[in-house]
Amino acid sequence: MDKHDLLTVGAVAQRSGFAASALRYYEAQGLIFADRNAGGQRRFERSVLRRLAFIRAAANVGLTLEEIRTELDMLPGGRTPTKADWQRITSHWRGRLDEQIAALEKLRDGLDSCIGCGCLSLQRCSISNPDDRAGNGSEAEPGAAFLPRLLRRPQVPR
Amino acid sequence: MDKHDLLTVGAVAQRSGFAASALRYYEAQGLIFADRNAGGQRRFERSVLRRLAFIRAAANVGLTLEEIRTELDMLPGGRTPTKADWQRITSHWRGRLDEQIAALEKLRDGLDSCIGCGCLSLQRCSISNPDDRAGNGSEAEPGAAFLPRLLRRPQVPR
DNA sequence: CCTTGACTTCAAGTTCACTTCAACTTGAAG
DNA sequence: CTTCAAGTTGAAGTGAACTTGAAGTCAAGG
Repeated sequence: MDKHDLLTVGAVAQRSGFAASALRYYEAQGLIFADRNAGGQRRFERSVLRRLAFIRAAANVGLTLEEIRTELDMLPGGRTPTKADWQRITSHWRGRLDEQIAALEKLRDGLDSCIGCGCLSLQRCSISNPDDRAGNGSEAEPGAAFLPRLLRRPQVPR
Repeated sequence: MDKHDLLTVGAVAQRSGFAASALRYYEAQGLIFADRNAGGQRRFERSVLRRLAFIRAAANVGLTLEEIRTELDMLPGGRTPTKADWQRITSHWRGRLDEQIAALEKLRDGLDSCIGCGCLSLQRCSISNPDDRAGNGSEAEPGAAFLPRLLRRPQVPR
């Protein structure tokens, strides 16, 4: 009863925690691959679970699907990442995580130093203006946004 | 030459760093308020700048506009936050930030402990499954998502 | 053979936070 | 008075990451 151990979308969905629709979407986007059986239904190899774990990890780190696809494409032959691949890729992520953490800590510390001050001044408050960019009447970068881009990436396309 | 010191959208945009279109949007959403002059143009009181600083800070912390509006509505009479308001609100944010930071650190540390292991197993790898929830064949929470909801909120509506 | 549930495709819808557009009006300077 | 930047509205568009719906096909149990 083992046809080289292939999995249906439903099975992959259940085992990975992704919705079946998400899996189809990922396949359409070229992030994962599936064979088809006689009737045209998807049959996934088990390695797709590993790939999905990779995708989830990358998404957790804040990569877009496009970035993830690029990263996956850099693995020659679509193979499961080797030790070396993994090291290269995660060192990249590590920097990203460190930046995110630093940005959040800056925000938090600004919060601490501001509790009770009630100022919330556009110019001086480190929470509303974490980068301490000027915005005082006269000149300032025109339309400068004070947001740390790292956080809330989905916002602020400009 | 001072009509109680009212500001046009353009002026507010320049001083706050928000685009004029964003200001109109915020007004439509009830996050900020404006009087109108004889010709129907918006005239903002200067206190709007403080309110906008608040909005930006809240957005930095990761609140949605809806949540921000709720928070602002809890300030009686639409007043500028007092020391007490500010303390209550920021203590709320602080928890949020602490959670976000903790989640990221967990991810990062998992990354460290995983560099070189090459496993990336759905069940065991702390990067792809930071909460260490089971997902092993037999039972598991059906369709459980392993993502820390805190991160990447924009994704995963489910 | 029949039913049922899982699967298929493709198009369109959803959410968030805005931005852009078209068509028009207002206000300040010269 | 002319000019033109800056303002107004409502509707529609954007992008990411999916989800939902419609209309139909496939697979397994009884």
